[in-house]
Amino acid sequence: MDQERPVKLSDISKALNLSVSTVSRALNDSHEIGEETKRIVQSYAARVNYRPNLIAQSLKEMNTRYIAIIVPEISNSFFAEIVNGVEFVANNQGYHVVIYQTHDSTEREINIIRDVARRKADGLLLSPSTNQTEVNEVMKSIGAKLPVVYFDRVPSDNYCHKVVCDNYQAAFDATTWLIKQGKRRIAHMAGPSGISISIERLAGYSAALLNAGISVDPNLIRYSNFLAREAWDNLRDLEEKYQPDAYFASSDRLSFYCYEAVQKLPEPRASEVKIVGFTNAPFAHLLRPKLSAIVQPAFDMGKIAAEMLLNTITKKNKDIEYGFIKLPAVLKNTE
Amino acid sequence: MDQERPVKLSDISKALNLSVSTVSRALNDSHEIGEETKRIVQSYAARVNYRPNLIAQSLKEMNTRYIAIIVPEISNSFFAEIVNGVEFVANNQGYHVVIYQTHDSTEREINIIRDVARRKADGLLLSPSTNQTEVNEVMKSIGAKLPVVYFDRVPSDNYCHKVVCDNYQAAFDATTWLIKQGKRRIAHMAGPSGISISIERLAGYSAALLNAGISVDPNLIRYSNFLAREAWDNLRDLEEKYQPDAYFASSDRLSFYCYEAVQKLPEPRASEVKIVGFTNAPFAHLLRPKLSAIVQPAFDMGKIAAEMLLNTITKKNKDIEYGFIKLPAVLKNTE
DNA sequence: TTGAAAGCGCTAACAC
DNA sequence: GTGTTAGCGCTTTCAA
Repeated sequence: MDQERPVKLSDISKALNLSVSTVSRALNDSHEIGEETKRIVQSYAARVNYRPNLIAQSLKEMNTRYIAIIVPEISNSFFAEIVNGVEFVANNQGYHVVIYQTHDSTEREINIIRDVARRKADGLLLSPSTNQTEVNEVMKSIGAKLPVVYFDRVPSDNYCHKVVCDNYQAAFDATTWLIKQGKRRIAHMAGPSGISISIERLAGYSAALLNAGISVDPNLIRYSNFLAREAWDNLRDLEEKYQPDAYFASSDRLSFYCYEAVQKLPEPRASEVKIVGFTNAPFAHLLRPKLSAIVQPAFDMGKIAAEMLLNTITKKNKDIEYGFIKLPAVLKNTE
Repeated sequence: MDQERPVKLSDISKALNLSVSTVSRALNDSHEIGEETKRIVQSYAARVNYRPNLIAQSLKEMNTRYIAIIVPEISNSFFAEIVNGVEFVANNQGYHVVIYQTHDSTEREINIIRDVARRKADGLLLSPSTNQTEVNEVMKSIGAKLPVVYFDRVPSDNYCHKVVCDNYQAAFDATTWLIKQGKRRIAHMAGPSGISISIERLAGYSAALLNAGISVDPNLIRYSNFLAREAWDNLRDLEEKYQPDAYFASSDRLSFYCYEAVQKLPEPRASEVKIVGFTNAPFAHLLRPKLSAIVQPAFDMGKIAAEMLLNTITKKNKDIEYGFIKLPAVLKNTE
């Protein structure tokens, strides 16, 4: 049952009494090879199951024909859809996509970025879970030119490619909708402070409140990093001290934590408190009472990000024009 | 802003007036290099941001230090958890994990397997969405020895490594539980016929019915492949003609389709029909009425699969002992 | 303790 | 139309 050593060009060349280069060219369908020779070589190669060694090819050609995408968590539907969009575009252009996840660990993220660079991926799609300045350091230190497109969580400077959704507008709309439902004490469960999406979503939330003549109460704004405990502590504290009449949650996870916390409250609060949150979970609409959802155009974001990346990979030397694409999100399940 | 050409060993060797081999050895902390030389080389390398080219290294060493995992869909929590288990083990042993998804397309699956082989991944974890005989053909045709461990959906023969959960028992328990709830006309929404998990789950379901003196009605058993339409057609037909009083769903997706279909029925049926299904979705327990869940020990399955794979990678030439691990699943949300 | 050189599998410039 | 050869960046035997 042992599988034999993979056959390589020189095996074929020996067997057929041809030079390695002839075999290589024949297999690559080069025009400088006679039809007859091509036929012989190709059929022999097929017969012995020749498979080019992509490692060797990559070393020679200085490219690998794959791009990497690093996301915090693949099980998050938002990121899963992004990946699907990326694959859709990349595969069409003959690139493979390899997926890495950081689990929101800076250490893992840095490790992975380094690895991607050392393995000579042709490009990288990145949604940094990490402190932005740190990512910058890493990107500088990888000692190689690695085209990057950021998505979702993006750096603030303009010297990079970015794809995001309109977080400000989405947050504004969501909060405004809650206000129209008669809510006044709207809590905001925010993600980690300091990253782009948190800042923009908070801004949209605040603007909506002010716009409606409601003052922004800092007590109702809670930042949670990636640990469930923080979120739960925040939720418990809010309920004990402030009893918000609505929640605006800034991420998939926070949306569900909120929902679960509220469902555990005694009636009638459990069914009165309204929740709207960012989520792309495909089955969020099955929940009763409803979880209103801000749905991001994740698949399209992935497609666009991949297009930007492949563009910069292809026309390498051209002068770089940094792109910044912002797509609208939509509010759903508002009955 | 252009990043310079990556620095390589020969750059360092020139700058330091040492041979390439000395530099290589110094960086690899070889014992045959003087402490002083090591210090000089290492500090210089750090200063110029030297990063070894893993492509070259892989070509030379004939291994890549990464394993690939191919799953149908990363957004499926079951597979996401498996991946997490795999990463946990692999990273601890210095291996990277790259994730591919097939979207249940045979064509994509074959493409990816071929690519993994050509890129010389050190091993592969595979849950074939594909017809098993076809996978066998592909695995034979890749023309390279590629250690493989199957999980979840596995081949029937015994000449391979496999990790599964006890699908028969889980299906038996779930169906028995429904019977204990007083249900008699229990429909089974099965996955594609012919693959291991479908067969075992159907067997468990049938055994539970017979065990309770209920005959197995083929009209209540419906196979769906991966298209939503099939599932919906099956559900509509079942409701129109047979009005089951319970559903046993064989996959994550089918569980949620069932749930949604039942929720759309007029009361009191909507709240009387009970559903139990395979799902690892973390928020399934938030649904009301309940979706009872058969939860697989996905993280552990991933860990075990990775351990088996890394074992066979490491002790290469040793005689192969094929492993077959079966873990229990648990029934949850049964109030 | 260090250096020279071969070779991993492939491609392509340069001969013929 | 086909062969020779150099070289991608690295590790490692062998020699000094």
